[in-house]
Amino acid sequence: MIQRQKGCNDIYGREAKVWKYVDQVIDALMEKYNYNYIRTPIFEATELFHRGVGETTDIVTKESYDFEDKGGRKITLRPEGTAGVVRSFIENKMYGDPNQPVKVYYNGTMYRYERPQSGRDRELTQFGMEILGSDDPLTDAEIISAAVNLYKMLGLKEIKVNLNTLGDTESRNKYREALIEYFKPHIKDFCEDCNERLEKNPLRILDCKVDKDNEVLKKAPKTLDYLNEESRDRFEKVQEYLDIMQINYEINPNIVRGLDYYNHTVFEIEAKVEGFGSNNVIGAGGRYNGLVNQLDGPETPCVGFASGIGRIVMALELEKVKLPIVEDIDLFIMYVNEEEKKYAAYLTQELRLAGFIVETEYTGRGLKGQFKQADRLNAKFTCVLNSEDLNNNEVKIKNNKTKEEEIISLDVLIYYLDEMINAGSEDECDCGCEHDHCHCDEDCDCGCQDGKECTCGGECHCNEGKECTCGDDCHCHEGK
RNA sequence: GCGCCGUUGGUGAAGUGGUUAACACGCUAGUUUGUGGCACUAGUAUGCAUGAGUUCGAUUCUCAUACGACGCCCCA
Repeated sequence: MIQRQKGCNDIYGREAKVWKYVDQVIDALMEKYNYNYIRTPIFEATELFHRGVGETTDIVTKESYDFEDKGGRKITLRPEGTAGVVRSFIENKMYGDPNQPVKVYYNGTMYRYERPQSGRDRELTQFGMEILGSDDPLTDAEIISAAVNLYKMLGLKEIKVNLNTLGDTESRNKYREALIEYFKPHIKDFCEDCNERLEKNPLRILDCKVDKDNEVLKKAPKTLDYLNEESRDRFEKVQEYLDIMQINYEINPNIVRGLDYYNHTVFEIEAKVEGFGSNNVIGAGGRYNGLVNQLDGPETPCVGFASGIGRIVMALELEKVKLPIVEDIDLFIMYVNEEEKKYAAYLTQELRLAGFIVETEYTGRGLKGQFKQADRLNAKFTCVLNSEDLNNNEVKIKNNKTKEEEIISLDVLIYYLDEMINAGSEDECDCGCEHDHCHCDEDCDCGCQDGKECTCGGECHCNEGKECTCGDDCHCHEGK
């Protein structure tokens, strides 16, 4: 049997619906923030990543999917989204667009040649957003707020924003030297990895898991101490805007982004959920004012953010967030003989065109098996076609919830179903039982009043004055 | 790149160096129920990731490979 490639996943069934839902929420949110969707190629010239991300980093030297195509071109599967967006920004001269800054978002697969582990695959899907062409601290705050709002909208509650600044290039270099100076006398007491990190990337020592309790590390100089006045002012502005937007965050001086092009604002967003593996960062980003210029474009200040969809889905599952995913069908049409089957074919066609989710039998099951199938599909209504009824221009429709059966004239069938399904539906049962077909009488504890599934994520507290995180369909009383 | 553990049917899994690989769920058919959800009966892996080795004999032992899980490194 041919197996899938290491670190790649097939996403199907319910999980695929969750992914699709996440995508929809992203699109809806980005529309409100007025970001334009951008699609760039999955592979680019290897040089783009080498020059953009850094020649010596692990990312480029050992973790990328490099190959040569038949024309001898050096190609790399994109390991992240920003480089491609920046390349496109330059190549399409978006900096000349009168509509500045340029705000774009992407959502697609990325590739990195790594050993898979929890929350980390070789093929991953990332959503990301970028603002190119503004150095305003408000854009930093906007990116962070959009990220937080996305997670809230999806229904995630346990998230934490870690915020830091690296300052401008001058501040950053000064700080780097200070760190090396500071750690050098003590480095023998640190772990092997830290010894390697000292010259290569001293900032990462701050993030070391082995030495995190080392007193020397705790007293290490902070980035904030090495900021010049301009950088400090800038950082304060970002915080001020975040406060105004009522975005919660925590200053964490140990947040360091690995790549050279980052400066000023950097942040990571963690999912603080029980059961998450060691990779619990669901999104991260920062400012990269130097990158466009480094890739032969005009000096352009930018800020961006990226988030792994896989990790978001994992967080949604671990938090048991209730999602508005359609998992049941409106009507299952049953039949026994060929004549009825033909009518079933006709009726499914008609009703689907009328907007209903309709299924029928395809595997030759008997009536008993068809009823079972209807149950498995959570059919709201079932109907058994019967030649006699059809001759009378009628059909028997059974409400699978109330068990009531009615004989409906075919002329008014669509009207009847519309009435029953779209107006008269009830709240989903929320008793928590796992059975396909629950018979308990518990009421849904969702607070919304009109029968739609609340998207708040489990229990809707709209009536209690809590912050509403609902999407468009919620009719709770906060009026969002 | 490194480390640790794992891989048995549609699913969850038990299990053993030796003729029929437990049990449960699911599924299919039948009985019964005025057309299903209950109950009962029957069926449901020539097969234990792949390859090689040890052995009279391996799913069970050894090695290699692939894949999975978790962690390290690194993190876009």
